[in-house]
Amino acid sequence: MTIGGRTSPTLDEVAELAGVSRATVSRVINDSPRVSPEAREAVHSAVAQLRYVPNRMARSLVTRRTDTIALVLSESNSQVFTDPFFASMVRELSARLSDTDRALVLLAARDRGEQEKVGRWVRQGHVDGVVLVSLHRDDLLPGLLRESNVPLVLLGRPLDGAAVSHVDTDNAAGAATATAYLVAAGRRRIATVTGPLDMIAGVDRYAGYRRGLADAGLPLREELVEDGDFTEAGGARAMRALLERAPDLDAVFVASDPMAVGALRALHDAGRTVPGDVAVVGFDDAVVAATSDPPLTTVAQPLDEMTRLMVELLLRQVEGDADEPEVRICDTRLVVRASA
Amino acid sequence: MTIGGRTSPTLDEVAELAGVSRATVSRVINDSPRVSPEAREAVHSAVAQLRYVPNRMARSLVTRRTDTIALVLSESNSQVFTDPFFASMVRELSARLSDTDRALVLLAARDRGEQEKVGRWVRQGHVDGVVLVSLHRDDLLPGLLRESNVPLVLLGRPLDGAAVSHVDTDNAAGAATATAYLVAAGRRRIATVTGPLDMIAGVDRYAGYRRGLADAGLPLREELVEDGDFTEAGGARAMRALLERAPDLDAVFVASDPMAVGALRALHDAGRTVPGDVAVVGFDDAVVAATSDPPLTTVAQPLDEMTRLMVELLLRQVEGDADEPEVRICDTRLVVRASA
DNA sequence: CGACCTCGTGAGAGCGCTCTCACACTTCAG
DNA sequence: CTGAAGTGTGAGAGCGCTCTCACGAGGTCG
Repeated sequence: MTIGGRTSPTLDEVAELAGVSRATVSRVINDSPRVSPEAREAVHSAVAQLRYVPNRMARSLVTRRTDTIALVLSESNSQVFTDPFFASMVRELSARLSDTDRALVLLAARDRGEQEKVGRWVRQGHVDGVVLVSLHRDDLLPGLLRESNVPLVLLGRPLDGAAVSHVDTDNAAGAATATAYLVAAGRRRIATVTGPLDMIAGVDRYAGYRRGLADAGLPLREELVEDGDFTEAGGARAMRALLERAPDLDAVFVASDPMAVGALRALHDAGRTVPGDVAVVGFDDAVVAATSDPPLTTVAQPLDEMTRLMVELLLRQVEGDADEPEVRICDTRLVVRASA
Repeated sequence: MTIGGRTSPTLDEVAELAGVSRATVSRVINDSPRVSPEAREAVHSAVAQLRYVPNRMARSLVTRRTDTIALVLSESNSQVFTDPFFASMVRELSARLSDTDRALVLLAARDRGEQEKVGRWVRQGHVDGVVLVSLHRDDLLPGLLRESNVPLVLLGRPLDGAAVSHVDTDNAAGAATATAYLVAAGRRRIATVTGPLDMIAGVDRYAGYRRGLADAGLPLREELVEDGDFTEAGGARAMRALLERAPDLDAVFVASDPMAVGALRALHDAGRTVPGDVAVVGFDDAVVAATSDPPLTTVAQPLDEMTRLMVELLLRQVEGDADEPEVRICDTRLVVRASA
């Protein structure tokens, strides 16, 4: 194989140098047990001498595996990158897959054109499986990938209720718990900054907020609901809108920590104290939640466990042990700090 | 080819259905000119009917190309993702490569173990070329990739001065200009928050700051220099340290916009007005620079042009037209807003 | 002591594609 | 009318690897 003008060695060359057959070299490379110590040794030194690296394409052509997994971000907003939740997930995913000697690659699909392109790329057989995150209602990718029969796991349940393996948190329960906590603290004019309502996490957390109000016998007030976009700037903007429309609010459930940080800033700028005037609860338990001023009370989701489960479900499909789509729902936990 | 239990069609099956030879199908797939319209039509409909997708591994095995390019982030700090500079670059890179029908994948190499793993993955032939960004002094990757002869372009000149194609801005000149601007505005106690000094951008911007001071005949004062890490939190921390150590500073050159935003916050918290008490200049002209309070005066680098150049240099190597390593240095531009 | 294993090895087919080459057929200049 | 040039097509080799199968050498057992 030629890269940059130099030719890389092949199995045959290694075999010749080691004085064995191609099959034996292949056995050594793949750690097959039945090889004599002498042959193994000869091959290893030939490999080292030639700086031999197996050609992945040739190998994959016969094994039908690439040992690489794709994490696909279906997000028009390049701000996803900015979300610490996402950064942590990448780290954890990558570590988990390393344990199985598989590589992780990230693909971003910003618009329909890129989604189709990514779909094609995946169908061509570049990867053994796909983890799909940050899904919006009109995403093409779940459909494209499902019909291409590539092993697939979603983060968050599919908006259309399709039968696909996925891992999710009980967002609604978490949001309801957060709202109940605010009620129990004596708050009565509880506002919310929602996530994007074309994403399942946005929808479910908003539903949980409503359930929390209903459970407490409180009415849902339109002026206390403002849509956000999961970014800090969006959270600040939404908070300002809420303050303008309902200056007497005494609490706010914010559907993500970055937005909650923005809300904190907007409240501070408006001269409100937290939690004195307004109690704030966030969602995610991002790193920033512990360092904000005041530290955020927030709904934590077990990100590491979720990542572990995604890898588990995906690898089961990759290994061929998967029969039916599987679903795992994780519990949330309210982390009480100073903001509420 | 089997994915998830179903078998995907091969070229031969398409050929049989279309009533032509495998070679003709291949010609149609690859847009070769000499195919009769009838044959072309027959193949197209067979492809559509079988939902045929070429097997990338088989194709790559013979063509020696994968039509995918990797962007490798060599960064232990998962905060890189958070940097808007990086997000913009990904978007632009992806768009540029789309024009040439190549896919972009991202790989993160957080520690030496992952760097070696990425190096191996690349050497195995998964990609046609690599763009390497966010380089630190002790990174293994430049060395690993260079000796594997894979087409390679760095963002930022190599710290060890090795002969590798790269694209960079004239960081030192930009920083010197910023410093001169502060001097011209009558500032005399000009501090700096540097970038990480094991990264070339950190080193060069710091050098530019020193040159700016020297050109104005101002001394370099140790208490006016604090290291940062290119993050907002790091910028705030550094600014607080500077204020404590040198309460009488009247300006600060901050080596990145996210850090400058953090510095702005620290200054605000310390009761200093900007630019009244302290003038602030950032670097990058990130989106946030225009929306911060006050909007940031900052050194802009032509990110889109740099990305375009990286793609150009890389593709030239991929196409085999590259002889020697090539270098492109872009000019910076001072964008004056309200903070200085 | 022949039948039967086990073990290490090599020969060779084949994964799905591209691409060179040869061939049949047409077109056209001389 | 002949030779050269051009056009569409198919046969077949080969990319670098894995993996099945056959085989010979040595060991075990009835």
